[in-house]
Amino acid sequence: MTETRPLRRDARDNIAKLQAAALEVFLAKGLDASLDEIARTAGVSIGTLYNRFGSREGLIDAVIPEVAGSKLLAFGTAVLAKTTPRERLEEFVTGMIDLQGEDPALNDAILRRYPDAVALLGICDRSIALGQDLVRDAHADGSLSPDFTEHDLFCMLWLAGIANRDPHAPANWQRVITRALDQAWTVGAAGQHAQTEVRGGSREGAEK
Amino acid sequence: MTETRPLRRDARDNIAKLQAAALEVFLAKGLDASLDEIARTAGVSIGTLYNRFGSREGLIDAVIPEVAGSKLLAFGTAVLAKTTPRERLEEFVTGMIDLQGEDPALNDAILRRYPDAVALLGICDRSIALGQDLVRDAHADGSLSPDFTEHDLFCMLWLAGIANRDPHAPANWQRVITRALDQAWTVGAAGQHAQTEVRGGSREGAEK
DNA sequence: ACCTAACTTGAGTGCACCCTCAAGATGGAA
DNA sequence: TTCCATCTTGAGGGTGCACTCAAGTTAGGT
Repeated sequence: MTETRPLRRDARDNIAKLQAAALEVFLAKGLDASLDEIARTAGVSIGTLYNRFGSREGLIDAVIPEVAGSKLLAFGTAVLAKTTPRERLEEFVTGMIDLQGEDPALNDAILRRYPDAVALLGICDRSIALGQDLVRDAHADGSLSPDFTEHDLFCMLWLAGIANRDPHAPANWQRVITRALDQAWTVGAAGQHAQTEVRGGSREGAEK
Repeated sequence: MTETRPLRRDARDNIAKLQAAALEVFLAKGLDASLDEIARTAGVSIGTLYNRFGSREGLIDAVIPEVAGSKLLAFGTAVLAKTTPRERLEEFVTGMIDLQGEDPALNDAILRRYPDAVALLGICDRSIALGQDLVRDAHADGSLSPDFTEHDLFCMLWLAGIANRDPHAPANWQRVITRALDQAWTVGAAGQHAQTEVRGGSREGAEK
């Protein structure tokens, strides 16, 4: 506990400006956006950014966990509102893929690109843990084949993550990933649910 | 047709040294390897590399199409040796994923990262076209669901490509992709073939 | 042995990013 | 109003890549 005297007004203002700018730029371009650009957007020098946040990770942790956390919390309750384990898991997968597609910052968080942003990491872990609970529920329930593992779920989200990061992604790559889940249900005629529900951003393609 | 006088001996030697070095480095690190490193490996200055090949794409096209072409040709005949459309397509998918995993240069080629390397592009296109023929055959045959499209196959290879490029890939992400094919066969109890056959390089994981 | 067109060289330019720190500006207590 | 601890600034140093071009070297014809 070090004695922390209050910040000067200009310092607090600059922190606020930097946080606003960081939020805007990170959400638009992902967590590896240029810090110079963030400082410029905030109307503050790059030196001030480092004075206040120390590093990129510091800035990330000061800004992203809150928005990502509330998004993921709302998402979690929506998922749990579904009635069957299968519906919940399907909703989780398609929903996460959509969220990652809409939000490059969340996407980078799930890819663990900045492992020193510990606050953010914790939040992502909680969300992934929720998904893995759903896998276990679906196993217990008998609806999900045991050879679809919790790790497989992680791989699906990771694949979606790296796919989102490529500006030349072909259209509708999401189908490949969601099909992998469709394949794993024990009942026949695997769900059209997941396949058709991907609402996300699909970029135009480098397709032929 | 410009009158092309023979090259001087030192020039020809340097071309050979550069090609050998480029092959080595490209195969090890992918087509975006540092050109300085290639020149250094060849024992030649970076200026000479540019004198002789003009650009990265020029060097790629002078070196990769031959090896990639013969690999893919052999692969193609191996695939066609399988008896059923289903076996052929499964072999194609798992085999391509393996090849891409072993060979970063081929992987980059399939991702079309250097669209100006026209010779290489042509070769990759032929291979992808083979896969798409196999999809059509499996459709005609009735064994593959019509909602698995040729484009879906392209997406599978593309996903494998970007996954291969990430040094922090989790273990066994390949299963997610091959499962997407398993899902699409019209007969029940979808193939253990594809799932268990991925022989490739699976890196250790960022898994927990 | 000489000569020159062909060739090689590598320091240099440019770019984009990260991060630092000496010098200057300013909030706010006294 | 004074004054200094706090804060901001932005040029500058470092990295790592692509690409160029004036100056120097050499193959190989005569």
